[in-house]
Amino acid sequence: MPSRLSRGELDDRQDRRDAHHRPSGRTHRLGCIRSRVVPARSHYGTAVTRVACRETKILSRPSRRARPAEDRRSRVRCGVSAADVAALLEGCRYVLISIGSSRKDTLHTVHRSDVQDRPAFGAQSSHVSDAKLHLETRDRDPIRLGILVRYQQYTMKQTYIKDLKGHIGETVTLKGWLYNKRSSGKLVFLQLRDGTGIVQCVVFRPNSEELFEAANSIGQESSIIVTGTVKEDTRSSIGVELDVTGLEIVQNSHEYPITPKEHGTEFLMDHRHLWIRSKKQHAVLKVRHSVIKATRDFFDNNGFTLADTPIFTPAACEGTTTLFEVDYFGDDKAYLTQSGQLYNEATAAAFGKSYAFGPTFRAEKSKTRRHLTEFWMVEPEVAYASYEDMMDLGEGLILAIVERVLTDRQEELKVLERDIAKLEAISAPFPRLHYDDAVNMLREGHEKGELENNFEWGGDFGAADETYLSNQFGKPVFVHHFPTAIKGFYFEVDKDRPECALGIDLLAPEGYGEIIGGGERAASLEYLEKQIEAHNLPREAFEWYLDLRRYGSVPHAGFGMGIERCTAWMCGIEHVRETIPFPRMLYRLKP
RNA sequence: UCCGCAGUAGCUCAAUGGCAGAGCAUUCGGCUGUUAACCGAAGGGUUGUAGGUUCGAGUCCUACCUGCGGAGCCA
Repeated sequence: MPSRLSRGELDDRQDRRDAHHRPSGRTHRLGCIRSRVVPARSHYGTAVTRVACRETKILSRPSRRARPAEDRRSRVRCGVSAADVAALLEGCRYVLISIGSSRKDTLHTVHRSDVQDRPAFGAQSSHVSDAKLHLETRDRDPIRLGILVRYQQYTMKQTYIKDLKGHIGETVTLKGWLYNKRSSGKLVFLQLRDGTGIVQCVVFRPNSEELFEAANSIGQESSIIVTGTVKEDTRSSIGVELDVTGLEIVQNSHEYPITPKEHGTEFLMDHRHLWIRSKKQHAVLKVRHSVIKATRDFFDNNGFTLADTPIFTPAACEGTTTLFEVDYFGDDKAYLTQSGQLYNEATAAAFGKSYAFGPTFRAEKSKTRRHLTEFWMVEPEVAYASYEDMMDLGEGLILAIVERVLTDRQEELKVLERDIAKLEAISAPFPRLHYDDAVNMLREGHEKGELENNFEWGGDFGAADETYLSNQFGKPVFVHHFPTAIKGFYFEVDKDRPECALGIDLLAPEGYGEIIGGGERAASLEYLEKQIEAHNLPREAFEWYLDLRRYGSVPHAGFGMGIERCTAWMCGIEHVRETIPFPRMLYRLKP
């Protein structure tokens, strides 16, 4: 595919860039290059275009055949000679390298160490004509990255729909999929989706008969590349639309299963791989992304070290719940983790404040809107901390998440028709309820006839109880001092009331249930030994855990927060199954 | 595991025990501003499976399968 920029334009851009961005350090990672070369609003693809387009011609005929190194300073693989590289580097300090047909590769395979040991990159497919290079060093300039040469089709002046408002009057090329189509005798309206938004593209018949027919021929979810002029239009929900001047059909799709009409959950879940393209699901997953981002930022910015815990574990964390059993090379059984907590206690003793973030597995046969068999959990653990510290920490985390979602995901919340006032009402401090008081409250609720069940001290809350409690406040509420008998073996107990454990739960409002569970861990070796025996747990499996009490035991505490429940609450949606890209539930393992 | 509900065209759903239907999707035709576009036409069915009752079963009965909701357990 020929470059759409003229040679002169490319040279100009190249020169401008080189004049302003000279190398200064010894090592250059992609991040440095991007920040130097690329204007702030640009996507990496733009950088690729600018850096590499002019080299496209030099390297226009990539080959699968790896050529041998011709000198030690510039080793090249995959169809590019050292002379080509020398020419490429002439007047060009940086080159980016892309590999393969996936944009993900473009992003990640940049540092030399990432690239070096791979076999030659076979990059030829029907729509790719990249060459892959592999550079080590040249002259005194410490160019250490392999770089990417051109990905014309996916990097040429790519504009994203979310940025269109800044391009009014300009001609842009959008790459995406056909979300929906409407047509009349002289007009075709293409709703184009590119992952960042949806924009209406208008094809007017008298402008081009050929274009009109092409536009009329494509089916829902066809992949298309549309060129056109950005026009302000008050009829559009995003304020702009596109007057189409060019249309390239990458793949024409027919009989897309998910129509714009209603569908049932089972059907949609069977087509989950396609369903995530639709507006609402897209919005939910964007909110999930922000929940995760806020969570990670919160811990990273508060001195926590990420120390992930194993997914294969030798034994139950809390013997009671059901585990997925996995054959581990025949002789051994392994179990998929249901919590990283015990390991977090080890990492907290190493880092002071640590957290784990990863998938968790529960083989419970739960069929409710709050359950998945595979879900993601973030679990902080802090040395020298009490259960009260954990309530402070959990409160801070939730506030950070709510704030981030409200700031970054306004559009998505609108799509989801979320009552934003309910999220805006979330503010510190969250009420903190002793279990005794919670029980009293539930019993009062029963007397008033608002709760069917008359709650007895000593039990765990049911879904109705949790909802009732959180409805009394309109914001998340902590409950602490749960009965020791219903909690895990590792909980610290209240010295004055040993029947109460220093556990905390955070109940989300609006019936979303428990989103945080945790507490203070028992610090005494003797107590834990007794507990392990009392809970009928295999002592050998916990020897390493007991070591944490033998060598520098300290009071410490932590909790786990369920990403999906939190996301469901933020989105105001009924069921957690829509808050994860590919849910795993009782009776659902596909797709 | 237990309790309740459902299964009919690709999808969403109708059909007193009496001819198997509609909307969307698909294909074709029409329309200069549609936005779940609209108008016209066509194709599309082993009514979840297996038995039973009946002159006759999508409809009633039994078992099974699948899914949904809830309980328990949990984040």
